[in-house]
Amino acid sequence: MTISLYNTLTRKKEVFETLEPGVVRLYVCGPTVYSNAHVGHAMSSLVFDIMRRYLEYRGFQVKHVMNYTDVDDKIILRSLHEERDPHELAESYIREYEEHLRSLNILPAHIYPRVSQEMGEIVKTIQGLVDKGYAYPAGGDVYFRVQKDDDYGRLSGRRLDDMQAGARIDIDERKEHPMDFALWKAAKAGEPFWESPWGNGRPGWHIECSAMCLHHLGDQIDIHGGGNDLIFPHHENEIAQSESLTGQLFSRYWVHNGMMQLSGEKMSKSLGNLVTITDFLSKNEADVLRLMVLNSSYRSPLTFNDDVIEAASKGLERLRNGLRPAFVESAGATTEAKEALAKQVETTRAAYIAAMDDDFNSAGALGHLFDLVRVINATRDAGATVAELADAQALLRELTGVFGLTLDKQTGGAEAAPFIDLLIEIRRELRAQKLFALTDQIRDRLAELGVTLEDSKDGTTWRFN
RNA sequence: GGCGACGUGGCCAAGUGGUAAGGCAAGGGUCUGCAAAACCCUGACCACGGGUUCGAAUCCCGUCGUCGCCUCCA
Repeated sequence: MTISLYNTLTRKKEVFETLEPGVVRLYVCGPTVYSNAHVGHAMSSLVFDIMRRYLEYRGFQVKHVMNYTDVDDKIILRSLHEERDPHELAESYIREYEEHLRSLNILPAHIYPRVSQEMGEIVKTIQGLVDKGYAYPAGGDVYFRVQKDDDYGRLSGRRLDDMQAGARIDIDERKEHPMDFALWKAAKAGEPFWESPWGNGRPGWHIECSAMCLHHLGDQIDIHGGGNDLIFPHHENEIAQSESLTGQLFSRYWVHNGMMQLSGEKMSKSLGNLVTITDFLSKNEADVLRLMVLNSSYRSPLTFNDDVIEAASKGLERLRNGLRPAFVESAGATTEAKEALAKQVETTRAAYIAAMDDDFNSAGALGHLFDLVRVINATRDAGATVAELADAQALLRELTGVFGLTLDKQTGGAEAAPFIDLLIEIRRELRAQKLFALTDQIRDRLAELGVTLEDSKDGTTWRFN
């Protein structure tokens, strides 16, 4: 069984083979930290978190690097506007994003490089490109020479000639070609700067990722990821820079997530149509967003609206219901019911893996988990005991865990369970005597304590709420 | 204008040659002291028009529409 994934570079699904057996070098472009992150950023982090978790589930060791761009025009602009130190401003948004990553249950990357802390590497990278003739200094700036790069444009499918026709490119006398892009920008008065062989200044937008990726993961990596709005120019330029420098293929697979759509268009800082992560999490639990992401293809635009949030929220409850214990009174299910469940366990695992192996088809895999839930519930209704549901529920826990969902909201259930069962037992006697005031009191008081009881013809079940 | 993606039941969304997963919503039923949940049943001429094929949602061409990139962007 092999994993396949869609490679933007070739525009088709390819069999996934790593440079080093069993090891995945993964670099994901993180946010530019100049304002509050929104759920679109969260989507991207979730997409790659799900991929990483699955690759690890399939036995790979994943070396995960995500950068923060903390030196940038917008940060400088904003710091001037707010009269704050740019480093301090960036730092505060980085801390906020780190907090979001924890809230969203995203596995920490192994390294979070920042532009401000990698200046030596960045300057070294630029110098290397200048030495090889792929870049040229011009009045304190340094530009990449696109005409020297034979296959410039191959990621985004553009030709230099086409792009010139677009006429949206600034004419800059200092550039040899209009598409040449800045590797180093000379500092203007009042701007933060770093020293370099070309004078004081700061890096251009794209060179940081090349430098940091080469530094932390080596000349060649397996997966380079980010939002599909980064394909051009950011990733195109990263390829140009990195491959011109090393003479080797930079990343084997380029993986891009689709954009979060709010009222029919891309959610983005510049458009102003956004829902911040803080906003979202104040009204919904983190798994709701994760389930929204899981329920569609990572490459497609993700519809964000109240209906979708509601559906994800309900779907999450449904998954949780699958983990409810058997009815306390149950004596055991029929052989047929138990066999049906065992068979479902078998097919679910296989189907889940087959779906996820196919370019991380999480929506398909999720569908199989819902199938499993339905059969678990039916088997519980049929009188299965806790032990008889155990395997199926363990699988449900395992596979939702691979998705990064946290269905068991409260721990400590193990200690409380016998006492709750005892209360249910007593309450059953009270119900038989039709002492409903007392039975309702028990149910209400338990609800206040965080335990929901639910009666059915087959008995009473409970869950933490 | 250039490059690319997409258009599947009320909503979201899998499926990319053999006759349509799943979730939410809706209706009916079972169960039921109440509440809640669960289970069963009900629904798609796969944007439109051509073509290829024994057979297409799935491949090809065209039309319409939506979205992304081409400027900062996850």
